[in-house]
Amino acid sequence: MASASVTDFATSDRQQAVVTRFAPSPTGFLHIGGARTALFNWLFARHTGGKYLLRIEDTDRVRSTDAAIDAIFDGLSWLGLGGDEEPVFQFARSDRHADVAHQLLAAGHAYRCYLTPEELAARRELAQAERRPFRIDSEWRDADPATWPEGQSYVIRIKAPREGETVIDDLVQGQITVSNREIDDFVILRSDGTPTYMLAVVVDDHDMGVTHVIRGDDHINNAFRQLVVIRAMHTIEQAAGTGAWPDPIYAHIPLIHGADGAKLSKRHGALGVDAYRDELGLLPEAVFNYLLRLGWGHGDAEIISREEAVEWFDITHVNKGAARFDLKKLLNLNGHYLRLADDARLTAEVAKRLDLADAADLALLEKAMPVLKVRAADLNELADGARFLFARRPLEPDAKATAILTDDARAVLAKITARLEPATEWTAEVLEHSLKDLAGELGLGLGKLAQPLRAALTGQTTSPGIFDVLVLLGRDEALARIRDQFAGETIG
RNA sequence: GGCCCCUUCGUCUAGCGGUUAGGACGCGGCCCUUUCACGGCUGAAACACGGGUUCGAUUCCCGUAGGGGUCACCA
Repeated sequence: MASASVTDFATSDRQQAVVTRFAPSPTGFLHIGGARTALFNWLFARHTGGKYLLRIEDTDRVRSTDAAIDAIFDGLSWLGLGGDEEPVFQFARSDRHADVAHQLLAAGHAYRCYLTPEELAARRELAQAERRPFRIDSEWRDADPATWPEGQSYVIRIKAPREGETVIDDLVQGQITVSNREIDDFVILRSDGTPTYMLAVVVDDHDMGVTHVIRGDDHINNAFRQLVVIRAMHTIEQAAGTGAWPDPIYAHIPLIHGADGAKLSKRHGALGVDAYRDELGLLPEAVFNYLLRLGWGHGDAEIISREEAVEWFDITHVNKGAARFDLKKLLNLNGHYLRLADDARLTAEVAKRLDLADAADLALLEKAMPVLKVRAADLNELADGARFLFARRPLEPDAKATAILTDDARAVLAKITARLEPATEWTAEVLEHSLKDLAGELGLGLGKLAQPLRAALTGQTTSPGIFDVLVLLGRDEALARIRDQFAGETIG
């Protein structure tokens, strides 16, 4: 950098610096597909040393809610995908959008269209009835501005080219070509003077300096329409010598499909990332890793850290086809990260789920965490597995545990009690020795002792290693739980 | 229906003209083991189909079939 002059920086480096953005509309929670789009934008920016921005597309005033905005920010920050700068709120910029619409109008790249929604609907129906493709073909397109009626409701439509074709060199999809006949004169400013999405995106992307537009491939068709506005504004700016509106570089990433192969949507299996966190009990690093591997791979790598992801990510290697969402694999990945996770962190998560606040309880939970976390795939399972530690005597064994606690088993428990009671040291090693000795003396397998013991101590048939359980519970509690199972009974 | 895109094990993917088509999840078996897990080993499992191009196609091209996306004064 020492050799680069200030001018070099201003004219070349700065112009080439990558700027990406994630632009959700706050009409619902941040779903898994949106999260992945954010992830890919973030990764591309990080990988190239560029910037990653956020923009809330809240121009739909009736459907946008503050709750949704909060949910989106919340979800993004949980995944570590917050923007590099303060987010832009699109609605706050509608004056600017309208200005651009009027510039386009003044320069003859757009026109007032007085067609009513009803007329349009009628034409659309007619076209449908005649089984002919419908294209808006407004007679106002070439009307002399002098003939524009005043005091009548109108929209501003962009004048899309009618000849030729438009080509996009998409980083993911490759070259896509569309005949300009397919692009109609869409509305850029509504009759109430508010901008449409198609206008707003283009203006905001330009003003924010966005160089790379990475979004779902359901936007491919929009790219061609947006390019019409971009090129028209570029022409205007160039003529006036006021600047430039370069075409952004597009990367349309494939959508995520549900298990049935159809687009994941709010009403079709998509959950908010908050549900993945709160209801499914997943860890953000697992979701991050899983989303990364959906549509992209790096050799045989499965477990990929953030740092590796940033280093290896290559947008041009993202697959073109949609990927199906597989919860099983996500869960497996989550189990992996769970076992790696810090005990204190997991303790806090589980405490939340079990409503534990007492210091002694928390200490016990954390002490048990190493043996608890190896057998859980998510936070809910982890919490379930920890529950026995805090159960109140006398325990109520579940059905399977009850089945194990036969009279014979109770007799064994009595013998175990007699053997363990005198123990001076209550450690896993000592306990293991004495129980193995006892098993040998009784001519039984260790399992014959361990399963009844587990049932008595935890009320369940699965738990961490039985000696760990004994130690975790402590001598008094453990012996008391065992006695509870045969107390007051005549043992043969 | 028009337009656009896609197609490797059930699923996610590696492959970028010559491979015994690799890995992961899931599934089966074995080992470890007091249970459940973890871990290790192992097995079954894929290039949609048809034409080209080429000495040679999973890989390049064209069709067919199947799938997806999109066709608003929503974003």
